[in-house]
Amino acid sequence: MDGTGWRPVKRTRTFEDVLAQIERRIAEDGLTAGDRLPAERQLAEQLGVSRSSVREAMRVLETLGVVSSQVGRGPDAGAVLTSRPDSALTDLLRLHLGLASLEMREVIDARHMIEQWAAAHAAGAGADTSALAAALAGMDAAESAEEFVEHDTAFHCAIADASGNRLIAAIMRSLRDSMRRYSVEAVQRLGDTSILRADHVRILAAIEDGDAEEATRAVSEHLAHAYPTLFR
Amino acid sequence: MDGTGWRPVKRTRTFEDVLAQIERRIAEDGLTAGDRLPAERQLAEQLGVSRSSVREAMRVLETLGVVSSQVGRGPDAGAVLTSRPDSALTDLLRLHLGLASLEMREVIDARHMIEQWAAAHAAGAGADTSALAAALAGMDAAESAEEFVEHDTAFHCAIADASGNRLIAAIMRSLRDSMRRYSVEAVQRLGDTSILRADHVRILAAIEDGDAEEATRAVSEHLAHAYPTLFR
DNA sequence: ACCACAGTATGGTCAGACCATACCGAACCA
DNA sequence: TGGTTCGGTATGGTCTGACCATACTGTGGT
Repeated sequence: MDGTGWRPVKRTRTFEDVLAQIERRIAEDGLTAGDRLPAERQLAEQLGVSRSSVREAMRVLETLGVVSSQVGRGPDAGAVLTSRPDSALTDLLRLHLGLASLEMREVIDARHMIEQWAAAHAAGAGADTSALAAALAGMDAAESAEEFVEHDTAFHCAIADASGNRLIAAIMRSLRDSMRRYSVEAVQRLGDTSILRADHVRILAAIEDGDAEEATRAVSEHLAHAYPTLFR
Repeated sequence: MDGTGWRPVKRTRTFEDVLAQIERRIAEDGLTAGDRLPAERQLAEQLGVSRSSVREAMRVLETLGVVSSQVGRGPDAGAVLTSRPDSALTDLLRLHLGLASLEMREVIDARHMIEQWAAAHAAGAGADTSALAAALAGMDAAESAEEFVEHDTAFHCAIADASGNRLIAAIMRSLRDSMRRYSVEAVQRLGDTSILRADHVRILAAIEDGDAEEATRAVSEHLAHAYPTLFR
């Protein structure tokens, strides 16, 4: 004890204050996607900080998919509140995969979990399956592994969308995006995609029939086909 | 068409270039958590940009839980690579909940999905359950809803940890953190926590027995008890 | 062997400038 | 009246250079 009054260890950087203020305003004023934040210079003056600090806060909000900055003038310029958690999650996963703080196996397990959940709930929700059918057609027409994976991703993301849960759909999209390269290699290794095509048809049918259990089974077997080396 | 050769729509901001360069170096040099990045001024000179741009890139990396900045001097000062996706995910969820671009229902559904998966895999993995038992004891000793929720969170996060998947554990932790207030209110509304305590004992027993199916069932019923208004 | 103190590298912050962009509006022409 | 052109201006993007607080490093004295 030094008895000098002393202050607790935590120092707050200016941009963190700015972040907190902006978050408070969002909550208090009930701002939502589409609304505009004050200009950087204006915000700096209001909060009594430099523009640099405001900019760093903006960069954080942008990274989290909460605002989107546009230069120029007019109603669409400046920092506009958005709702894009997808790219933030994708960046996060990609970087942590690069850092080796996550392994591909963990990503694929997470994907397995989500796909089963989403397929079951999409089946239960009696969702619109036109996007699924379109993705199927895209896969049939694909002439390269890249193209196939692109439509395959669309297919599986459409299932997540159909589940009605935007958070889970966002996670799904990010998982797929971050493992894009890996998926392409897996398809190339596989060579023949006819088994995957048949799986997709079976999944789609189960969802259209509203058969959640069959959808879960179909997804599980599909993933085992797509990544045979990862399953016993 | 202007026929002038034309420039592609995308302008790249300087800090995005810096980000890409840093990410490339991480990949090429095989950097992992604990390694240090060059100092801001040095990086700025190396890349031929201003320190502001480097700082904005750092802010992004920090937001994504990839680096951690320390002032001062010595081996621990500067930007050190870390591996903390948790806080990034938590911030992301909290802000998007505040923006009303996500609803609590979606968060709880996601939690439901993860908890079932984690319990089943923890049971299958024959994991160490000492952390679970400690959290149980903490709940028994809790004298307020806040305290109860704190140990309850620890219990459920320990299950996710025991599943062995760091990504899913990180998501779990973030989900719990972002719905902390909501959980406290739910416990207060509930009043009596004896049912929840019994559920926890049942979950723990199932995991120790290695009975994945029973663990899944137990978790599912537990969540129905904890949030009765959200389940039919 | 220990300690006090100056040196120094680090991130944190600020002020002020300039640029590119894109809208706004007035002046100008048809 | 109607359209067009062009300067004004608010916006984010970038840079420079300065100063501060922090925390280690090394030196020199005891």
